Amino acid sequence: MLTEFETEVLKMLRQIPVGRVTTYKNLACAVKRPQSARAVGNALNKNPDIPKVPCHRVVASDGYLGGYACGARKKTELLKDEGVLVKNGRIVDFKNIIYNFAD
DNA sequence: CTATTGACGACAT
DNA sequence: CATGTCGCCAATA
Repeated sequence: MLTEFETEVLKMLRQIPVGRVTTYKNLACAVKRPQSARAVGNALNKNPDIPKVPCHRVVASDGYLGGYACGARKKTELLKDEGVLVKNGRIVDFKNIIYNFAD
């Protein structure tokens, strides 16, 4: 059973368009918890994963991949498959493909 | 209730 | 740009 916080996070996560990524901080902001970037990451870790929620579209605020339950390498592949290029563990043109819920 | 942990972030050096 | 420290939040032991 998921907590409200997790549910909220996952819900927002589903809004991210293909070919775009968001950050833990940004996502935290989206759930009205600007300081809980860490907690957000924790939530994604427990998340049902795959078909339900594209948790691989969430990266660190620096444009780096951050982590992934199935392995950072897998995350890179998934992103690449959606058109998001990654170079040395870092998102290419990060600022250009980052998705802000505030928009 | 307290302590520990973790897919983080900001800042200082 | 690289490394180290501190702060933050939610879940779990």
